[in-house]
Amino acid sequence: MNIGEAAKASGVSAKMIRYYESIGLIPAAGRTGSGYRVYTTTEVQLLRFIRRSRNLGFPVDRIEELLALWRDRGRHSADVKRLAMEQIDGLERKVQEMQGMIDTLRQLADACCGDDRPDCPILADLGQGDVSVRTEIRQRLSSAR
Amino acid sequence: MNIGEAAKASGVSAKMIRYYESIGLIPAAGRTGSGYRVYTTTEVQLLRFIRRSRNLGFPVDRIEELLALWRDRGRHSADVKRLAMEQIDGLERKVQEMQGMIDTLRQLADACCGDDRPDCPILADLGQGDVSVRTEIRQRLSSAR
DNA sequence: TCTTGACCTTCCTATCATGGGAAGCCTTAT
DNA sequence: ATAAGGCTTCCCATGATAGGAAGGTCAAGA
Repeated sequence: MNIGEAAKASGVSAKMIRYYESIGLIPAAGRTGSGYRVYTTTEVQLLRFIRRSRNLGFPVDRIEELLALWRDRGRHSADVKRLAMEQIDGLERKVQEMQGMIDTLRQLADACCGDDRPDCPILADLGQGDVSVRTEIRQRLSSAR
Repeated sequence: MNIGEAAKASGVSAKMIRYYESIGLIPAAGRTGSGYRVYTTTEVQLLRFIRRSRNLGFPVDRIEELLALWRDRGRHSADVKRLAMEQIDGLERKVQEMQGMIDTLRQLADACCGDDRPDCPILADLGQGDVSVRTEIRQRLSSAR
């Protein structure tokens, strides 16, 4: 199997396969006499493992750890689970951060009538003093009550 | 005000101020005779606007549009609102994507007992065939019912 | 056998926003 | 005068991915 076929079979682009090889995530593939990379089904399976891990948001250095555990028959499933839980935590932190942005933006957008007049609480908010956007909104909301 | 003071006053690092200048997001600052950048309170306000927009996740090219509207006294607030709504949409798409990862990971982690034995449904799932992780889980769940 | 098109190779570039660091100049306080 | 600390520019790195150029290779059809 050459790199294009391995790419199709694994769902990892040829570019990325070469990249993973260059950073040592996967071992260097065999070569034909003319220099083409050659892949076996075992290596395609490895690539699929990587693709799936990437789909779950694992960064490459975590995938390295996952692979080490995958290959280790004496692994403790606790170690795998820990990696998964850490990944969940990291994703949740990012989600919360973005959710905060969304909440703020929604409040600002709700306050903006969105017509052809120039008055806009969104710009007013972005353009003003020291207070952070979110604190500012909290203050405005509580003083409105 | 030199760049360090402007950085403290705006919450934007000196590095980033120079960067924003280099990409044309902000006009080139004035200079002292010896070449130091000089900032006025107006420019610090501009930097604050940028910092706040960044805190809401706007990419630099969107901030350029926001700034153009900020400066335009004849703007339509609808245009500002549209930018905000697009930003909300983009953030929500990312949140949903990550939420999908979290859901999958949680199901896998729940199925892993996390002890010192090597058997691990997480690795089993990552290491297996063609089916996508999420489809796979859906199938496993429905066949378990 | 020759040609052609599709594939492979390496190497360079870019993304996006940010930080680190080096070498050298400037300013300010002692 | 000297030392510390801030400023300048320039280069490099991040993380994962894609684009592209220049050149070699393979396979199918004329």
